[in-house]
Amino acid sequence: MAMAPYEQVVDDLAKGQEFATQLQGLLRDSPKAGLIMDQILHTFSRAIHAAKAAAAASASASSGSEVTDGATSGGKRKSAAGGGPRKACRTRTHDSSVVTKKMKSLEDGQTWRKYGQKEIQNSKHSKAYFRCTHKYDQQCPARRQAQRCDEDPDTYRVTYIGVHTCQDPAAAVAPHAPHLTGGCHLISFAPAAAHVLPTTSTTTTNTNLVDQDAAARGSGLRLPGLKLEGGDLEEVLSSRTPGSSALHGAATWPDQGDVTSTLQYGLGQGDLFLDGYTYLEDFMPLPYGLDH
DNA sequence: TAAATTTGACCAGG
DNA sequence: CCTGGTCAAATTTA
Repeated sequence: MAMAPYEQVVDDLAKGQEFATQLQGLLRDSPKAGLIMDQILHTFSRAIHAAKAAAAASASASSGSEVTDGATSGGKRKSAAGGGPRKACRTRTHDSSVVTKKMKSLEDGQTWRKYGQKEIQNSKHSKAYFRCTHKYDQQCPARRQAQRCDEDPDTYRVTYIGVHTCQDPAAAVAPHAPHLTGGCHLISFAPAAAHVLPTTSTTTTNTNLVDQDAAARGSGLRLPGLKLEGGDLEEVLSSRTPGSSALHGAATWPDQGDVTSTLQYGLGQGDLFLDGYTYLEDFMPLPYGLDH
C-alpha cells in the first residue's frame, strides 16, 4: 500500500514518539531527563498534529494512517436483520468508553474470553477480540481488543471498550501481593513521574473523566480497567466516550497528539489499585497467542 | 465434563 | 467489494 507522504510523516513521527516514550520510561530516575523527555514528546505531538493538519488540508485523506484511531467507529448500525441461518445481531461499539493502552502483558486482572481473531491490513500481527467472561453471566458489556505493535512485538496495543459492570471475585480482589514493585525492572512508573507535565490541561483530566464516568456507570460496583501492573508498560494512548458527554472538552480529538504526549503514569489514580496488586514478572507468557 | 480457544463464516459499514 | 468485528461450531485444555 502506498502511503501518502504526509501519512508517512505522521507515521514516522508516531514511531519516534513511541520510542521516546519508551526511553522516557528508562530515564525515569532522572527528573531532569524526565523533563527533557516531556519536551521531546510534546514536540512530537505538535509535529504530529501539524502533519495531520497538513494531510487533511491536502485533501485526499485516504484511510491508512493507523495512528491510534481512537474509537472504533461510532457504530451506527441498522437493527441487524439477521435473515440467515445465523442469528447474528451484532451490536457494534455503541456508546462505551474507549481507552487504548499499551502494555507488555495482556494480563490486567480481568477475566476475558477470547471470541475472535483477525488479520488486520497494514499491520503484521493479527488482532484478538475479547469480551468479559461474565457477558452473559452478568451482562457485563466490557470488551477489549489486543494487537501487538508492529515493531516492538513485546508490546501490545490494547483497546478497552466499555466498562466492567460485573463482579468477578478473581478480578475485583487482588489475589495476593507480597511485595510492591520496588521499581525494579522495565519501564515502570517511578514516583518521580509525579513531576507531571507542564503541558496542557486536558489529558490528566481525560482519563479521569473516563474513569469516573466508568465508575459512575458501573454503579459503584468496581472500578474498571485502569489498573496498574508493575512491569507492564501501560500507557493511555487515547480515550473518549462517545455516548456520554464526558469528553467534549478535548476538542482536538483523541489523536495521539496531546493525549499520548502527556503520558498517564497512572500514579495519581493508579495507586488506588496498586496497593496490594502487582505483578512481578517481567514478561509473562501470554495466555493466548496473537499470531501464528 | 465443563470451560476456554480456534477458526471459518457471516454481517454491515465505508 | 473490501475490511473489521462478531458469531458459533469444532477443537483443545484444565
